[in-house]
Formats: sequence, structure tokens, C-alpha cells
Amino acid sequence: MAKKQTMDHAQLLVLSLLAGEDMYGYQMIVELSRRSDHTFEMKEGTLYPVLHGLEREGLVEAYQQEAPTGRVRKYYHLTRRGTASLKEEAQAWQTYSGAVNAVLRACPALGLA
Amino acid sequence: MAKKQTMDHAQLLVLSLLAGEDMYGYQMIVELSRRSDHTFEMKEGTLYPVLHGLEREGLVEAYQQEAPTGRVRKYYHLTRRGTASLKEEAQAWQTYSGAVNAVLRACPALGLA
DNA sequence: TTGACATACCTAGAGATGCTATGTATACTA
DNA sequence: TAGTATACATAGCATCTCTAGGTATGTCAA
Repeated sequence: MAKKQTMDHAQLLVLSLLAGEDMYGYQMIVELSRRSDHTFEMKEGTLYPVLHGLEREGLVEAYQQEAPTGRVRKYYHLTRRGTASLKEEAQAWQTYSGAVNAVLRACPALGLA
Repeated sequence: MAKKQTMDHAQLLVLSLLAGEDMYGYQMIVELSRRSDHTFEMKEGTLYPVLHGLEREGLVEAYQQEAPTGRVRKYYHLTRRGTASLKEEAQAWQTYSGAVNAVLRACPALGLA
């Protein structure tokens, strides 16, 4: 059976979600699952510490907003610095994944050449 | 400046190196750097614990061999189980990186669509 | 109305993994 | 003979994610 995917680049993924629109935590988990075709099922225990870290670093800003249901949600907004960080990290990901693929292509047993 | 790359998938990379030929530790570091166009500069402190772990799991086997220089090197050989594990992990990588890319493509600020 | 479930946020502690720093030793070369 | 490259190894640290748990509200069916 397929191996469970770990969230190695949680920060990048969270930043990228917020690039389109402000979101609240629970929504990010659902959206991330949807956009990744259910490959990523991020845990609350992973997400919230990441969000708090991003806030400490000034990459996102949080604000409260009442939902139509009456519940108060905590929305996160990407700051200018957050956008810059996103671009950097996305670039780093391209470099990283490109390098992994290059190494794998050099491996005959995988037939990827 | 470019961010330093972390070795998030050290085990996969090591296994893929050994799929082509038996190698010794130092050689793997050099080869990995070369094949990744110097993106990956794996540290000894990362590599050797990984190799010992792979050996414990029966995915690789080690043997000593004297080099033309007279030095004794410790070569590692991929076992059948190691080959199977490599294929699994390579598949998991495809799934993982595909999912990250899918999420990033959904992000307008990056212009990847 | 009450129980189950989805929504919504949060944290402590454990586990896994990679890095830093260091130690040891040999071969080559300037 | 001093420096650099080769070659293997480990202890301790740092980082990151997950497990497991807690708290609370809204919705819907029995």
C-alpha cells in the first residue's frame, strides 16, 4: 500500500494557500486536501504551530471575523513580506525537486530517463 | 541569495545512488553532489547514520574492499529488498512532489499555471 | 432534547530526521 | 612537512511533524 505522505514543506504550502485569499485554519486543511487530491491531510497539530510561527515572523497577520453561522473564525492574511517569502520558498522547492528528479533520472532501475 | 537545501529525502537518494553500482560513503557524497549539480552537499553526519540504518533494515549490505590506493573502503550493495524499497519510495516521491506542484499551480502569485 | 458529527482553535510531549562539531586515520602533493 | 583530500564514525543539538489530548460551538437526526 502507498506510504503515508509527511508534510515536509508545511510552511510553503500554507503560504501558497494564503496567496489566493485570506483563510482560516480549518479551511486551509480542507483546501490543502482538495488541491492535492487528498494527498495532504494536514493535522491541526502541524498547522497551528506553523501559523503562529508565521505570525511571529511577520509573514502573515491574523484577524477575527464572524462567520454567517455566528461562529468567530480567525483569518490569516499574507503580508508583503509573506509574499516575498513565498516566492523564495517556491523557488527553493523548484531547485530542490529538480535536483531530486535529476538524481532519480540517473538511476536505471527506475526507468525515468 | 538562494536558500540552503536540506536533505529531506536522504534515504531515497542514497538508495537511488546504489541502484546503479555499489558505492562507498565518500563516493556517494561526491556523486550526489555531481548528479544534483551541486544542489545536494550531503554531510557525513547525515549519510553514515542513514547507511547504518539501511543496513540494520536489510536494505543494503556492506563489505570491505581495498582501493588501488591501498586504502580499505566500505562498499554498500543494494539488496533485493532495498531495490523494492527504492521503487516504493520513488513512487511516494512522485506522489508527494506532484501534490506540492498541484498546490503551487493553484497559487496565482507564482505564475506557474 | 440529546447524541453524534462536523466545525474550529490550541498545546504538550514524543518521535523522526538532519546538522554541527568533533575525532580518527591514511594518501597525496606542494 | 604541512596542507588538503580522502574515508569512516558518533554525540548532541536543532528542527519539524505527529500523536494525543483538550475546549467549544453549530447542525441534524433520532
